[in-house]
Amino acid sequence: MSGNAMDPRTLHGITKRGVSDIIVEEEFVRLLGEGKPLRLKMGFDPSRPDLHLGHAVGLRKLRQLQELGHQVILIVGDWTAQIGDPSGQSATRQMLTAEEVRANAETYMQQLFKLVDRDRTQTVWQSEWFGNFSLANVIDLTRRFTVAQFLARDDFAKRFRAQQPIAITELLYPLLQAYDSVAIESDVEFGGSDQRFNLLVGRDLQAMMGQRQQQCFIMPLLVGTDGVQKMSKSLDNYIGVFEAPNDVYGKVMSIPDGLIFDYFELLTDAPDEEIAEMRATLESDGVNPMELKKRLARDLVAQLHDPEAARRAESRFEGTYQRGEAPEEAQPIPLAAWVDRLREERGEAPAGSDPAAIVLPIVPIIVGEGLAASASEAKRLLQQGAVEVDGERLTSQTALLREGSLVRVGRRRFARFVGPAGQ
RNA sequence: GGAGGGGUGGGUGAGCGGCUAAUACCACCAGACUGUAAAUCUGGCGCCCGGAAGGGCUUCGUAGGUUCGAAUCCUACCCCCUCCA
Repeated sequence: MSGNAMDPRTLHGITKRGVSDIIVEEEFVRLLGEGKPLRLKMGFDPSRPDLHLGHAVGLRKLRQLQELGHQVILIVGDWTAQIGDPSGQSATRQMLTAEEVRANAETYMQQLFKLVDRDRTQTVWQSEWFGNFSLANVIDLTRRFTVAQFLARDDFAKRFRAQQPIAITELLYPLLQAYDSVAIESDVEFGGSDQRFNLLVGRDLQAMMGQRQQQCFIMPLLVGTDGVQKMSKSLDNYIGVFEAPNDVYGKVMSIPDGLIFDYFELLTDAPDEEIAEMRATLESDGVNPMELKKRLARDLVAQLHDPEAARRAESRFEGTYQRGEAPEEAQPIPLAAWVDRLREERGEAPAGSDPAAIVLPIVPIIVGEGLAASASEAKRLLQQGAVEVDGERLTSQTALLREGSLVRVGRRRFARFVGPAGQ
């Protein structure tokens, strides 16, 4: 019996929108229909505590299911973190101390609960089962799969073909992840399309160990702000869940147009019909894509923060970037402290006719305040006309500064001098 | 255990005694154009001193050596890959 049939619209939203594949979909739908709380498995790599929108795709799915009464089991991967997910190209990882893991877990959860429901989330640690694992257990695990099976996995195959090293421990990674499914008796495991193999191993292993097989819920990978590669922290094309409203807003505005609808589909609740409508309007040149991005940016900031923050971020964006006004918030630079410091270090005693203003070398200040990585870079930027003071492009290495002077380096770094010149 | 190939700047990858801070491509940064989009064009892309011209220092797996001079030659060591066993 199909139980209390789900609202078809809700069901459609769960199984169709932003989904790459569900293995096995009919099974999954049937389980949902049974109305019993399902155990939704999600892993967390404690060496990477920061979440970005790429993670949000899956987390939003979990949230939807939580709203239907299902339970998220969050696994802190304190063992797999030591191996490092071979999905990346990175080599062997550094071991983390228990302290670091705990600290990272805290950061992680702080970000996590922006997107999933804390009350329907249970946290367990891999060490709860792997802590007592013996060599016999490991052998038992490894014996169940073959090298050929693992080499079938795309990234292993690629590396093997390219004659790149694959550590034997890396082969262990999918096994441990799979065993997690057994340990927690997972009903459904979620992952991006690069996780397909790992999810399927879990499914297989459960069957081998006499459990009901988990369903694998596979989602498309979110493309990062560069418009090419999947969003990831190491590629620096990410929008972090932890980022300030202005940063989230700005980063969303900088994504390539081609990504707009992917983002709407994967990251917002905007109804399918509305998305289709936006698409149509855009194709008929009825709207500047920028306007759609603004809506997207507002939506995302509101999700990660709140609607008020979204409004503020938008007006800041419009002011600073679209109308070229000075941003109201900018990194403060203590003017008097720099005057003293420069005088001490190089005996500069610049004088001016205006007692409130002072001429100072700008390069050490830019570097010292972290607006450029080195003096060489600062000079380069200066030469390229990338440094402005109070709206004037700086052509020399000295600048006339006063309290309230605004320095802009490149397109997005702003700082403002505070305090008196302290003559 | 044996044989061979290889380790160069964020990535790919040239160079194989001086013309090499090191070709090219990608990524990245800045400027122009814009919608903080894309594409395009221009410039840049080790560090330090200098307003500049220019100068200095440190880089080509690690440590030594040969040479007026080494990423390039020699020695030892470390690491990776392939094939054979």
